[in-house]
Amino acid sequence: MKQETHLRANGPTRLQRDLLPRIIGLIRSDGLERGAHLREVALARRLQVSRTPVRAALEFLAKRGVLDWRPRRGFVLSQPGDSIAADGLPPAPAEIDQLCLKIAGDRMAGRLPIEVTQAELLRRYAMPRPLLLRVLDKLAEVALIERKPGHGWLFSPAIDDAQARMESYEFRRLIEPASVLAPSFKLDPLWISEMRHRHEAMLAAPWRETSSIELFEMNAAFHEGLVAAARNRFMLIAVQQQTRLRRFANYNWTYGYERVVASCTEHLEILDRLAHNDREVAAALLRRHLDNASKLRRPTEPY
Amino acid sequence: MKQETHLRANGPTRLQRDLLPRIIGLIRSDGLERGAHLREVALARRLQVSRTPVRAALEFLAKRGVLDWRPRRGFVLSQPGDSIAADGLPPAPAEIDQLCLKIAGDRMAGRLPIEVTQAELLRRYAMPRPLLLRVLDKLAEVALIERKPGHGWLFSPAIDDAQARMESYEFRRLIEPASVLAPSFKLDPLWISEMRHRHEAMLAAPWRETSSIELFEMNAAFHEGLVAAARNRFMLIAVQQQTRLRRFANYNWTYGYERVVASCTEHLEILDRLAHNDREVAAALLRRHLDNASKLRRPTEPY
DNA sequence: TCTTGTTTCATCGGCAACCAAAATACAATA
DNA sequence: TATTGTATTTTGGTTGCCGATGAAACAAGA
Repeated sequence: MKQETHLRANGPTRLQRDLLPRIIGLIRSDGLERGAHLREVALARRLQVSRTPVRAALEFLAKRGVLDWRPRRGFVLSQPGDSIAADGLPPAPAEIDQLCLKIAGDRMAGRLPIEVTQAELLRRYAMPRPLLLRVLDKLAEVALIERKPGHGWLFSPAIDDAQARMESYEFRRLIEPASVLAPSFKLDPLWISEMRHRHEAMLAAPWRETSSIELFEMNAAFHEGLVAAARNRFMLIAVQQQTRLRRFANYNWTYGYERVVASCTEHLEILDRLAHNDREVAAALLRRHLDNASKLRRPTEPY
Repeated sequence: MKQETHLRANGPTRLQRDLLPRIIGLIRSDGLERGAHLREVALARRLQVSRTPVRAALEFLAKRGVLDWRPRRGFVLSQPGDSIAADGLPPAPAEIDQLCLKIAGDRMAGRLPIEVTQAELLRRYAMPRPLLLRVLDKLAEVALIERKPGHGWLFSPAIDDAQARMESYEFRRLIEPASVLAPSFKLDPLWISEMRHRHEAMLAAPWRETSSIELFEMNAAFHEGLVAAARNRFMLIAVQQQTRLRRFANYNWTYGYERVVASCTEHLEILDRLAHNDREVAAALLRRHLDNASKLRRPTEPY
């Protein structure tokens, strides 16, 4: 078959997987209806990629029945944008982060010694060396591990330590409220309403196994979004690093459901204030929210 | 000759070069006298390395005449520690940073397009691919460049932009004074006095060509030292990143000598306050110092 | 002319192998 | 016994190559 020259039988590649949710996001935010024509070049430009991976992703969606395809006519929505089920798609949390997560987790659980070499890790986790190096560099960025001068890598003694947790909150407590108060702070009303929807949906839905990850990502998006609105790239970078660190350190929520409710409620309160541009109060609430979170102790895990 | 099995004729390797100043630093801070015996194992342990590179570094120093070597007796200081001339040694500003510096510089000068591929860079700068990748990742860490989703890398539009400068100062203005005021802040008196010496020496010496780099590194050490004293690893990481960013963006001082004097004076004032543990005033001075610096505009360069 | 289909070219990442040198174990000597 | 000298093992940076795939040019059809 000539028409799938560029799509391998084994399925979508990494880039193509990453593209899928973004394409669906565009379809949704554009409010496209059934029958709308998806132009390849336009998508490619908006996604900062060439047509090739876009085509592949579209073909994948066509196979899933989300799109219809007719020769010489391209891809067309087979259903309204907001009815597309998201769960069929691989959530794709950035693969490389997955590995960081796994290694950090193994270290915390004591399955890895405090000092390791690349070779050991390569033997333990079957992965290409360049990938491992990028993983290690990424862990080093958030100070979870450190290159020894000669050979070998040294995990920070205190990954799981309460100390690191405290420092992290101290840091965020400094940056996040300051962002909200920055003169350059400007929040997109659309972002506010979308964020509110997500929180309300989280509160409404029953607690499932996967909710933990969803919750984490929603929280991360909330905090990063606030800082992004201050339009200071360095603050944003710093907070993103914190997010990554926390992602590696605790992906699962162990504080009980009532804390979920409390956290969401606090977020919603902050959003309300920001919707009315009451930034002083919002910043104060944010500060208290972080304080509340920092006071929690993991009840179950014996770290 | 069997005795130099481990030292290649082409000279010290990267690790060995990095070891040289650290060894000399240890000799100095231990206040060793002429004739003192340098034990290999002890050095290796203190430097977190094996004996091999230590030996090589010591042999190098012996060739330079700093040490004497006798068979079966090891290395011995041929002169008192504080009389060792530091300038014969390669200063070694972390090679990888050198490359970042060069690439960032070429971009700023317009010698590189806004969008590049790995292959182009490999052709332009002769370097191994893994090294280039680490350089690019490092530049990405400070938001000077960004990986496109598919192929290619995109320089941030505003490397040299006044905007980035402003954001950087805003960020540091937030973090650095907060560090000084942190409850955990604790400064080593030795650090204070050494830092004061360096500043006084800088003021006393005439302005040479190389003073620019010296000045930059001294400033960096000053600001990083203050933040390090707050004992919050994330604040420290953030400030170190800022330092690296500034190192890449402007290694040369273009504000005139009177600003050098002013800056050093301000630093000394802050050090005085800190010596008396007057942290509130020190923090205020630090804030003003950063404000002063942020208001400067590069007079000469036409970016 | 604009969009899709097809082909070509360049790029990138994985893989295997190589080699300098770092780590380590062992021998020799003060 | 402590320290240096020597040999061995292991590591990690480097190189070259190959295949998958993204980018880009071209062709064809609405």
